[in-house]
Amino acid sequence: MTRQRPATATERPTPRRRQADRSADTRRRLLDATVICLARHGYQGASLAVIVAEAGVSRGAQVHHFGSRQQLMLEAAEDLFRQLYKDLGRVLLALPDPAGRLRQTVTGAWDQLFSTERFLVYQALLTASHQDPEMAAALASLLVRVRSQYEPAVDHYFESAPGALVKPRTVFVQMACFLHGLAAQAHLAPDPASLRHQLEQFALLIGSQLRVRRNVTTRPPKAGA
Amino acid sequence: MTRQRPATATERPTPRRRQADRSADTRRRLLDATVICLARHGYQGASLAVIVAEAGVSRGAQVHHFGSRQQLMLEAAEDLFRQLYKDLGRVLLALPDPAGRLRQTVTGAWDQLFSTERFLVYQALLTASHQDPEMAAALASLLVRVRSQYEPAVDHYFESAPGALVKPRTVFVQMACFLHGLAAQAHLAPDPASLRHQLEQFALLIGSQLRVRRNVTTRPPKAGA
DNA sequence: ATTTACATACCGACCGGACCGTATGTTGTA
DNA sequence: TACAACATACGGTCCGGTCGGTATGTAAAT
Repeated sequence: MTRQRPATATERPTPRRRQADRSADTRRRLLDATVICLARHGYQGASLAVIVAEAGVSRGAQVHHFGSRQQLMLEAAEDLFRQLYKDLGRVLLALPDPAGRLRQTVTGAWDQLFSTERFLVYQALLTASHQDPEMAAALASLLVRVRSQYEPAVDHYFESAPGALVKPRTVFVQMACFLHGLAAQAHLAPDPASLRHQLEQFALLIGSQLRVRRNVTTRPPKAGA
Repeated sequence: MTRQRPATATERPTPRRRQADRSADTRRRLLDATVICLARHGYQGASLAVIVAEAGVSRGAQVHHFGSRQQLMLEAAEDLFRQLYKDLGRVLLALPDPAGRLRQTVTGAWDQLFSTERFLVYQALLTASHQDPEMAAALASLLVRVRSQYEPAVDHYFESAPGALVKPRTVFVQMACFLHGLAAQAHLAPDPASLRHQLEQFALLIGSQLRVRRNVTTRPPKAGA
């Protein structure tokens, strides 16, 4: 439909970018900057002024692409979860050796997800959602999508231990809650080593309820996005 | 406005009660209002204007007693934990029948602590502490005091199950993290029944690691305040 | 291929409001 | 009177939304 416009160096010192490219680039800058500023300054601290400064664009660009601050935040949340899908997929697809798979799943989830900057952002949005029903609804729907992604993988990799009282899926929900609680207060603990210890102890705890499926070396089924 | 003061018959030669009472009352109103507003509007939303309105006092009273907003928040945090001591004590001293003691400890901690308004306040202060080192230090020191209160009670009531891999104290830290994580996202879950289910499942999970001490009917040792 | 008309992308100044801290005035207690 | 407790007014700052204006890209008409 739209014809390519190759510009020679003599004709165009700066190759003319198509509008769609400019637009996408600016949107990306703003979304990335928003996530960065949320992690750095929290929800209220991430004012439009500091966001556009971080993004290197003007206020006008922001209002053009996102209208209101809330809109920007909502789309940043969506973008955050999009990145989170990828990280979560990495953890689930890591496929470590069956012996320490459980322990490595716990520590992997911690290292790749809960100890990251992204969790700080999620936490900031989560607390903001207490005063913002729209944000709450957005996060809730994003959460169920995440859940539907990792639950098949859980069934794929793990099964109940003999005599177990809790189903693997439930155990993983408990793990998520545990990691969340741990991460939420991690910055208050002066001792990073005790965190590691807690992780390993928790792996032992849930190890009583589930075990790694023996002969699974294939990747888990991919949930539709 | 409702300030009736029946003069006691014992009028001391140093009856400076009146003045001190007024002062203490105003302080209390402000601290209570601060906690209420933190729960209702979050950290940023709890502006001095709405706090003094809730307390029914003037801006001047606030500045007289607490000076800055940060000071008020710090003292409110301390006051919050003082109330939390009492609630925590109630949970620990509930002394339910040994059969379901574990389950009731979990659900009790949820009902009395993590599902309450007070947890919301704690969460608000916790996120604020990311941008406020002074608040972080205050919360950290308050947390170790809480920890030192409940840990003796844990040793008093519970012991390791045979073949357990995780110590009771560690299990309780894990429980706190789990409950924290559960509470943090509770407002996004549309289903309150599944929360109850999660609690009971978690009680089963940690039940594999610890058991109730048989013949304990005395109260736990009281940690020094 | 120009020209023309329109749409998109972007800019920055301005405004009303909210906020906190301070400074000053007033009331009640000792 | 002297001082603590409390009330009110002011000032400077920051924030988010609005808005007029400009530049650039795109597509239709000529």
